[in-house]
Amino acid sequence: MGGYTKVTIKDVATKVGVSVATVSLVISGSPKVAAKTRRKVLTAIDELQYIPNQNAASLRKQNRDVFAALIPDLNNPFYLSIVRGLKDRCSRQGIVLHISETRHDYDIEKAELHFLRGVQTSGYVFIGTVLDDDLIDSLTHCRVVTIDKVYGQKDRYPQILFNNAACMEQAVTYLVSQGCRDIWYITPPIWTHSQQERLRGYQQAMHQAQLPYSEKVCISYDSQMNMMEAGYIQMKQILANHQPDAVIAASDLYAIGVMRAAREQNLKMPEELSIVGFDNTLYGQYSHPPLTTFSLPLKRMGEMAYELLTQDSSHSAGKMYVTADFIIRDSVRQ
Amino acid sequence: MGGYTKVTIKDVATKVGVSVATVSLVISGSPKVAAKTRRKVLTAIDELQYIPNQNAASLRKQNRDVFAALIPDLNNPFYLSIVRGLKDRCSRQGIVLHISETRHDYDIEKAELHFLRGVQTSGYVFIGTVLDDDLIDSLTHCRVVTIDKVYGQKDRYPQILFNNAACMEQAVTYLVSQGCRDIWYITPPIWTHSQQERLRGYQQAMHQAQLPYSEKVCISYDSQMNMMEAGYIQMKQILANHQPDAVIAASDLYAIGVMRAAREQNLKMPEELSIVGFDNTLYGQYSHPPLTTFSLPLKRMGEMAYELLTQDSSHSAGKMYVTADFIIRDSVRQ
DNA sequence: ATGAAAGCGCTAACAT
DNA sequence: ATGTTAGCGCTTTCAT
Repeated sequence: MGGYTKVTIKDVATKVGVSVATVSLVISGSPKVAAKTRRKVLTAIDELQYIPNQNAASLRKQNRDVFAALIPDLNNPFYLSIVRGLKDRCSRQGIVLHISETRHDYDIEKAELHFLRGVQTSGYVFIGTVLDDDLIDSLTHCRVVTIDKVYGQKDRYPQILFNNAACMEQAVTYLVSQGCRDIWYITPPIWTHSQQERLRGYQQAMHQAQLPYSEKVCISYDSQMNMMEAGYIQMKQILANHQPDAVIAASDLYAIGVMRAAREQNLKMPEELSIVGFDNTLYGQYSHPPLTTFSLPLKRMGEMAYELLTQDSSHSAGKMYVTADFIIRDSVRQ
Repeated sequence: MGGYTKVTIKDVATKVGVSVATVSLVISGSPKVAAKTRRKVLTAIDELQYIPNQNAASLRKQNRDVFAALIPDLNNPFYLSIVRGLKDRCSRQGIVLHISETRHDYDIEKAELHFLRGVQTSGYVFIGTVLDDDLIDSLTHCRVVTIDKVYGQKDRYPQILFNNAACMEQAVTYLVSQGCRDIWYITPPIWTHSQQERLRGYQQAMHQAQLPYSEKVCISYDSQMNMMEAGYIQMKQILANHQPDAVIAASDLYAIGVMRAAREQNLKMPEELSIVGFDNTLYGQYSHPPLTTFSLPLKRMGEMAYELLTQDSSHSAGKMYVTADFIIRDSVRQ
């Protein structure tokens, strides 16, 4: 079970009749090698199908750029969009990007981090990861940026955050303006900073609107379940005893589950039940009715992360906030 | 922009007062080192937070297992499920898995492959990749398994395939039995083997049922568009001139787009329009109406790929077929 | 049970 | 313009 390509820089060198140093120079594009020699070397590389061993190179150079993104859930378009923005930038610069899916699981995060350190990862993007402050602290000589993750040492690394609380206040205000009063809030377990902030925003807005809310927050506690299913089950439970006139879901995927439960009860949407989601996924766009939701510039945030990772110094450390747009479609009564 | 962890095996050795060889022995779990020494070394490793440089180790050992999965689209739950099965197995064995998203793009596939060879990848899983026979041939000393991808040299590597054509025949037969006659077929560009086979199965079944079909195949040619959007647009075009009584979509995501277009025309589903999807995604389960579709054991296939990659020899090369289950829900009239 | 030393493939002084 | 050589961090004989 080998796996190693047989041909090395030495093979190229002997074939051409030059030293390995010359070949190395050609590979790195040095101008110091004669055009004729370069051509011969290039030909040999082509003929032998030589591909430099990057492990050896980085061992020697001590500084290959290897980045990693830790994200909770690849199946969630929200995270995937961020990663794609990041990955595109990395690819364009020939930088390795390891993608690790951590399922909101501390042990997996820890294991992945251990592995990543072993392969000499130099830049980390932590997206919505759970309790990893200690782990981040253990990273030395590395660049770090967090997204949707508050890091204790405020000004050590850049942190990209969203105005979640404000969004939820906007959602409540909007629902109230459309005549809703019995407004429930459905959310996955409060793993991420966003989820925490969204909940807080909801509560605050309900309080200000002088609407009761303490019993209308419905948090899922099953961490294995996917989000649509969780939303579905939670909504079914609610509908067993109540009939809300509005539901705010902490994510579009949740909202889709909510819709299914409501449909099974023959509730008319949006007439009898208004729904607001979050994330502006395509699934919300294609749901029935099309979902009113919030949109974040996800891809752009992935690109920002790249820039912050490669940017000169850490003078950009600290929190930066990205604001979401409110997308009004047909899931709230007009 | 360093990135390298400072502490090396040498630091550990000097701290304990032993040679690097001994430390190496401890790390690899050799029984030849005295219990007392082992304890001291382990303590030092812990205190110094030493993590072995895997690049150096693999350079020396010449055979670290590094696997890679090339898949067209992470956003498609179909592929993601396969990758997760594979990844779980790899993680459990401490094997690196690089995940590369190739967007059905030959150039990206080529670039990723080049990179992967550079980091000494020893096992490749090609899932639904495009024209890469030549590229696969260029891989030497490697294990390879393909999924949903026919490789020219039939018996060189294991190939996991599905009974797509049979499924589509089953779909047509079922629709006919439910009274449908004007059955259209909507598909993304024919990139993968599956898509090709599904189309073929549809045509064959329509032929056998003596139903016209040549003008009812609708292929998307925009490769940038996501699948829901493509399905939506194609269906709108169809509805401009025709009113099918059934549509078979080459994937659930397509079917969701189709539903949206139909809903906008106030078509009742399934009464006026029956729909069959493929892939059994959650989105189909939560669509309105819930989608009749086909289910493949995706996660299991990812695990199979792992087994084939690590399995002793190549005596298992050749094609193996996985069969899909027909999931009847409410999107076809009863 | 432990150490000394060679060498994996590559790069970067330094020498010519 | 090209060659020689040391050494990155690690594993693995081979000695002791």
